[in-house]
Amino acid sequence: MASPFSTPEQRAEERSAKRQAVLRAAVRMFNERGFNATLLDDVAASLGISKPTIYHYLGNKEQVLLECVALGLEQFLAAADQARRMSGSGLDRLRHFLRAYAQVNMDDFGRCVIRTGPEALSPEGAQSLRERKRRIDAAMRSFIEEGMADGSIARSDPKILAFTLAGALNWPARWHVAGGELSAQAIAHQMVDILTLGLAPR
Amino acid sequence: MASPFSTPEQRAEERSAKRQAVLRAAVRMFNERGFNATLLDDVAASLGISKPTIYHYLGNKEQVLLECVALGLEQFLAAADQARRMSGSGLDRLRHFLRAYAQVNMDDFGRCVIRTGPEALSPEGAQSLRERKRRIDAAMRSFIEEGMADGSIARSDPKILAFTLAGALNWPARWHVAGGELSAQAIAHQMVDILTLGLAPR
DNA sequence: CACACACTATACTCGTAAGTAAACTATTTC
DNA sequence: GAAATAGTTTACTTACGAGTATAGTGTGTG
Repeated sequence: MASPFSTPEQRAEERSAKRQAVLRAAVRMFNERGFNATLLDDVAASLGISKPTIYHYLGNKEQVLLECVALGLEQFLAAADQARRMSGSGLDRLRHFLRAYAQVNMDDFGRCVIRTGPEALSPEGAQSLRERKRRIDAAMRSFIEEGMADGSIARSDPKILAFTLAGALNWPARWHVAGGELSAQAIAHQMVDILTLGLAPR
Repeated sequence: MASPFSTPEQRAEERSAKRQAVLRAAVRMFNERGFNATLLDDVAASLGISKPTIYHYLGNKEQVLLECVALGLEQFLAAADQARRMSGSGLDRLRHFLRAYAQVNMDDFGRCVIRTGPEALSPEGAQSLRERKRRIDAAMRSFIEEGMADGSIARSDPKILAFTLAGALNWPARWHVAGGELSAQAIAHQMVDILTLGLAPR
């Protein structure tokens, strides 16, 4: 039945798939070498195409990065939404969120969010990134404050607490390599246990 | 008594002071804008001198960075040595080390150590940096293992624990700005309390 | 069949920033 | 006071890599 002629839908899909492939290849290289050290020529070469083809799908190098970051941010926000819909104490929901947060940090696009500082971006890009990162931070803080209110979390400065937790869970974005001994899930669980239970023997 | 003619010692000292000043100015700019985005021309301008003067004191841009990193690394290693000489349980010594570690991360040179990834460096530079960072990680782990042995720290994977603690305390290198509301010391204390005591109300 | 349009490549432009050559000044040494 | 030395500048070279002009190829559309 398959005709050699493709329908408009098929063509649109194919185009989108190619675009995605460019982003995947780019984000891997950004994570490995850093944004500045990554040549769009190399990204193209890794896909067996040439640089102008990338420009056919994306406006410029910064936009490539911005799209990657956007995909990662979506995952973080999805994690927050999911935790928000959970039942349980503030601490329960926080723990759930933290585990998901940690795992996103070990995904190609998620880690790109953490590794992308404002230095690499234009002022406008940096601005929009900062705003969207704030939303994630705000979500984290809302779980913390909820837990302090319902008594499941000890009172302390919520801002410092949020930075401490985020910092610990962001770090795998810098050292974790896919296919290591431990799965991302296992690492996430252990880290969250350490953070919520402390170091004292129990 | 002061003669307008300087002794060889004075001149050597002056030269060293100028070198230091270059490193200070450079590290500040590296931390603010990132290594790649920092122009040696701008570093020079911030000191009221010109780029070739920097080259008179330092070999090239990478060496400027490497010297800054070396100064930061010394501080981390000094923190480890000091904690090693302390008495008390493994947990006591770990807490002491963590507080010092956190504070170094809010110092100009210390934060440069954390912010400098291998991407920015030549293969040789990256190699030597990795090795020296390992020594700090090893020190952290030795305190952890000591604490697990003497029963002051709950048993878990020391590697994951070390990464979790380091990650949390490294994070201020990315967000802390000198002269904020809280002092570096206050932040360090609060973070270490959170990490060692956990989130449960007490 | 002709024309438009999507996609891709080759071969270029051009700005930028690291690093250098050459010269100039002041100070110390013989 | 001549010669060496340290410190500094202005003005240059050069490499690299982002982005583009142009053209070619194939696939649907009047």
